[in-house]
Amino acid sequence: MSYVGFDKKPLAALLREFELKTFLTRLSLDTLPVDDSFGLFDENTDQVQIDFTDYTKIDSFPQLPNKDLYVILEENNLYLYCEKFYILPANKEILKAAFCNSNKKVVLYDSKTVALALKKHTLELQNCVFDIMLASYVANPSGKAEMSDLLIGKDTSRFSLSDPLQKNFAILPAMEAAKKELEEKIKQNGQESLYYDTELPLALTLANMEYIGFKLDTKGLKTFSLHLEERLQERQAEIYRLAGQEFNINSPKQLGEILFTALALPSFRKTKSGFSTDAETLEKLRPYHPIINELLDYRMVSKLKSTYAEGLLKLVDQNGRIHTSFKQALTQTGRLSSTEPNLQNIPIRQAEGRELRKFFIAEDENSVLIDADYSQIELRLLAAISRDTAMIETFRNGGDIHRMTASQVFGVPPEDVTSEMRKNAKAVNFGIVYGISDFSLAGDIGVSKREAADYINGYFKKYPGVERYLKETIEKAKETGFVTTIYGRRRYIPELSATKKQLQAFGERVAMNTPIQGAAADVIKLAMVNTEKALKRANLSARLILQVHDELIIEAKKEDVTAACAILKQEMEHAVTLPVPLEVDLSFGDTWYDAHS
DNA sequence: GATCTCACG
DNA sequence: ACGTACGTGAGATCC
Repeated sequence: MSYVGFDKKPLAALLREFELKTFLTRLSLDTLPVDDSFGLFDENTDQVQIDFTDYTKIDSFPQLPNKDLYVILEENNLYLYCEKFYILPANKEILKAAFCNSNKKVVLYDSKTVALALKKHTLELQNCVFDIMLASYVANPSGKAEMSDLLIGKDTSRFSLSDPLQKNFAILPAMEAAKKELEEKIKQNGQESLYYDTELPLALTLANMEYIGFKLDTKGLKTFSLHLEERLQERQAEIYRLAGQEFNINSPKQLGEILFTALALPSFRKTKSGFSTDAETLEKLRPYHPIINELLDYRMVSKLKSTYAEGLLKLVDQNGRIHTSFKQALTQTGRLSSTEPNLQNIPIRQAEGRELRKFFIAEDENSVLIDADYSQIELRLLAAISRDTAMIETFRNGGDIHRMTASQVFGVPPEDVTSEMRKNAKAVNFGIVYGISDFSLAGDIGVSKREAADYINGYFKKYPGVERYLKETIEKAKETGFVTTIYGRRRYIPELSATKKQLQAFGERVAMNTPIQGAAADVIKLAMVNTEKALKRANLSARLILQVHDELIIEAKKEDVTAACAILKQEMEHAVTLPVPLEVDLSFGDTWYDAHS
């Protein structure tokens, strides 16, 4: 077993470097020279030079757990430890021997980053059997899971932690200890399947997705951006005219002054530092002044331009593709997060923003995008987890859940449900998933607290299993201090034992929401791993390129569309077996806009 | 760095 | 009486 520790940035630097350098290719791990000292490879002389000056203090490195291979990556060097220390320049052969040899299992901290770095040099991570970062996350998602944390509580007196190399060596035995501890914890928690069958393989799937990226129509997006700029200028001029002065529209402070002091519009809400000027507030002010329309439009266009048009264009690579970075050990619920760019919040709800999706395109004219999203996965999971018979029946019968809920709560036949009734029922369904309270529901659908409470009571009367489940979940969470999904994901909720009532209430909502949101995350993650496996086995060109919580996107050659669609739907709908069916809506097209139903 | 705003599921 | 819907990330402003 090998242990590999490193910091991300140095790794990136390392891998950039080694493409430019002359490599040490004649050495393989099996033929490394054995020596009593540290060797520094000199590419000019093609010799390993001995340098005793810096690291002689840790020459007799004491507590390495076994005599196997250790690898440390730092700055421009790859440090190998094989009974003795060697400091060698980065080298593809060495990396290959270290990471692509299935006989030599390695333990990593952040395997996705290693896999991605290797991919950039046409190598595939093949021998990772344990990822300490992911193990720590599965055991407890609230930890920051920094590699340096591994050193906490460890005897590091022999090392100078300000020295990157010594710090890395100090981390090796700490990794060994952490692995042992986490292995045990995962076993005790009943999280072995979640960890070994889902999270660990998912890291490699995510590395592939990040590596492939999503093709953008950069030319079209630039044109779009110019149009937005024109529109922004028009709105700005009109806003200045209506305000009677120029000011910074992007400053909530200045805007508040204009609206509520200069124009003396009524103010309904305040923030910590002044007037509230968010869209909800402005919406109420619409009847009072024509400037409001302009402001709302300005805000929307400004968002589209700076966050999306410009934000995305900054990040396209030479091939016109953007590569998001998925964070697999961040959220408290088990979801992924997506950054630089965030591809999980590309506009869709409003027509103007949705246009952006026309610039997310397939590789070429012989390719298409396939988009598949789960229909109501959270409510289906709620039905399954709570075992509520009425809700299970609704889903088994394939009905419209919001309509059925409205029908049952308001006591009318499904065909007599009005759009208002359905809307309110939908809000209640959301409320249940988020951790319901009459106050919040009242605010959301604009009824009195009492009426909201009536809706909730009606809901629980029709779905008594749900009420019982939510109650029991909170109770158990208060006893144990945590909640779990049916697949073993766990979240500790210290807020439940807080003295402040507000914090406690938050803890209760979290206790209600996390098993549902988390189970949905578990399901789609497993579906991703299985989909990738199935696509590979079928030898298709299709490849996963994006996940948006309940949605997966594949890019495929046109000739493979039918087969890829079938695999995607099959793997998503049957990733798990539940008392309710999981349904997936699937469509494809040349752009993300077209591929979304 | 905190705050506000707004994009998504 | 109190007063928050759950989970995220990014850009702009301002201290």
